[in-house]
Amino acid sequence: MISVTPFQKRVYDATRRVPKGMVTTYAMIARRIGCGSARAVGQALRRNPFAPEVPCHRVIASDMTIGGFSGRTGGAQIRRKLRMLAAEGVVFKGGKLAEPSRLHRLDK
DNA sequence: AGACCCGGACGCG
DNA sequence: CGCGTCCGGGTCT
Repeated sequence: MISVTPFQKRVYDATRRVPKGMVTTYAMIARRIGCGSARAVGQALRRNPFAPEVPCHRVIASDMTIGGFSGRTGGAQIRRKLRMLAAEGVVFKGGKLAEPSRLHRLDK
């Protein structure tokens, strides 16, 4: 089994830069690392060998939706994700981010 | 080589 | 505004 790939390393690095109380989108990370596919990012986050080190729960969809978590697009996992974000001050409303200002721009 | 993935954009209804 | 479809990049089997 292969360990962390260079691509994932970039994803984790970008994700780790997201400060508490803020969130990022897959597309943003993808763009930051020079990737045209947010899916690859989500996939990398899904594996996430660095659980507490890489806050994958701080990564949401570009539509400001909660996105997915642990390989699911809905369920208890998502609820947990929302709760973690809420604990950091990030609130979701109507299944979407209440305040877009919480978006952290890794890109430039 | 083929299938699978936590998305994104586009087009249509 | 909501749903359906295709695309793209990467990893895993």
